[in-house]
Amino acid sequence: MQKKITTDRNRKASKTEHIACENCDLFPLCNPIDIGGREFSLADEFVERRTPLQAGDYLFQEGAEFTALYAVTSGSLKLINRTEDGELVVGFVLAGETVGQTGIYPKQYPCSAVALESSHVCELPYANLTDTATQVPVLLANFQQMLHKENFDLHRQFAMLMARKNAEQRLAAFLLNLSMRLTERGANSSEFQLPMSRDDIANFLGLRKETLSRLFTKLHQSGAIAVRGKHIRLLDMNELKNASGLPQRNLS
Amino acid sequence: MQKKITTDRNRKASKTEHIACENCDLFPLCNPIDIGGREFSLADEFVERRTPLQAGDYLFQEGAEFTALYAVTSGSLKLINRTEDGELVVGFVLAGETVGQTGIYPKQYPCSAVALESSHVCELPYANLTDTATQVPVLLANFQQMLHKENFDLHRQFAMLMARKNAEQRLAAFLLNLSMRLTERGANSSEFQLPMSRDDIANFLGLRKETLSRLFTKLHQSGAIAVRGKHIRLLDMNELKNASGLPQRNLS
DNA sequence: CGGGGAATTGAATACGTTCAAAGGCCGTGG
DNA sequence: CCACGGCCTTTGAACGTATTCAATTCCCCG
Repeated sequence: MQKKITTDRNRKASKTEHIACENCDLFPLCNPIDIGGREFSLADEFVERRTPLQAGDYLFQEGAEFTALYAVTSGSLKLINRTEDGELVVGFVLAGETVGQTGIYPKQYPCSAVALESSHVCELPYANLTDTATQVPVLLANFQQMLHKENFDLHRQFAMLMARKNAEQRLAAFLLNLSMRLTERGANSSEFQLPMSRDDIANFLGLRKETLSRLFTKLHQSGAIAVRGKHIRLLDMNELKNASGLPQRNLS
Repeated sequence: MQKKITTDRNRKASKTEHIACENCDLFPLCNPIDIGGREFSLADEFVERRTPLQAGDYLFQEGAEFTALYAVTSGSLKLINRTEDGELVVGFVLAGETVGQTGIYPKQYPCSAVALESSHVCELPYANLTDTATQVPVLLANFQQMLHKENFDLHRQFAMLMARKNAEQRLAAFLLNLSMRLTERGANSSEFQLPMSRDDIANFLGLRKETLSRLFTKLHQSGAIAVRGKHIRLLDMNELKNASGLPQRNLS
């Protein structure tokens, strides 16, 4: 992982594989808007572009004052809560997704965001957004839409993971969730690299890493997936969906 | 349960114990607002007041078009997803809380809402809300605030329940979550009636009803709580918090 | 090629589930 | 008013699954 970072740094910024702006969840907020014949771009004026992060870097800390939303343009993050005994992984953020919105309400971030690998984010200061949104209705609408979708996704994930009883269902549901999210951004959703460690996945799913490891092996042997370290191929989607025990409708 | 309903119906509406409007999550949206010296009340114009529901009645169905938000003024609901093998309980709504917001994004309700007992709700048609909100900034702000809080609470509940590994921690966390929500509305939070069946709780927590029953007994014997059917008293909060295994900060 | 952390595998244990049966509560009917 | 019946809840015992702790292997990086 260290190597990757070094490589990345030595490269020109343009070499980093960023997600296309059109595939970014923040796009509706920072793409140019036509206002009375004039092109207006929040991005040009307010969005800090492509801040680099190294693996392990904190984007924001749990409890810190909420100041900005971020869009991940490359790499990925995990969301964690500190606890007495280590940490609790409460989510992952992939390239193209936004992070930080959940800090809006109590005006502080409810969890920390940590880079899982060399990553880049765009920063959208919240004050700028609200200022501008009150004057530009379409921007406000887009912002609200974004939050509503976020809430919807969270609800779905909650339903997906919370009540799934056995470990295999959880892992299958997790893989399908990842796959779905990759599809949404036009990435290859049947073959990808897991950016997070087995420990992080286990922590997130409420399992032990040993159990998780056995399950990867099991799904591999059943032919549903091919696993080689962090490299995953989803071979038999039907088998996987079956293993997840999820209703069809949640799997589109 | 049937008796309860009958009783309720035979009573005058005024006899039903509604939650005070000031303690309702919808209050910021329907309470009178001062606009240019004129008092304006969304409630008077748009809010349908106190629709009665009987136990088992559906407030809205999963997949139905999203049309309105609701505030529960008395009683309680459960939120469910239909699955191949029965149902999946994804949440509960208590008096004073709102329900339906999660339907905003895909414009349909992601789950069904079913009354657990004789209940009443206020209905706020969404079209009215958005129309008015664009003209009344303070209303818009209040609405957004409400949604943000909702999202925040969901996140917290996710962290509370999802990653708790053992069954006892889940139940303890669940009881503390209920207690916290009752406190928020000024209700007695150390002694209350569970509106839902053991089955519903077990379903929600991803456990079997038998396991749940054993846990109630265990917590009872440890002196943390007193259980008599659906009547619960929280006797030793420290013990409970301990049993939940949650970080202190989530328990305020 | 060798070191070290992450991942996997193995065996014993603990925990939650399952299936079966008994108990308790409440509404109905005698 | 009490007895009956149904349903929800509790209890019991055997079983299956996930955890624990330990040992080994794999793989990345020097």
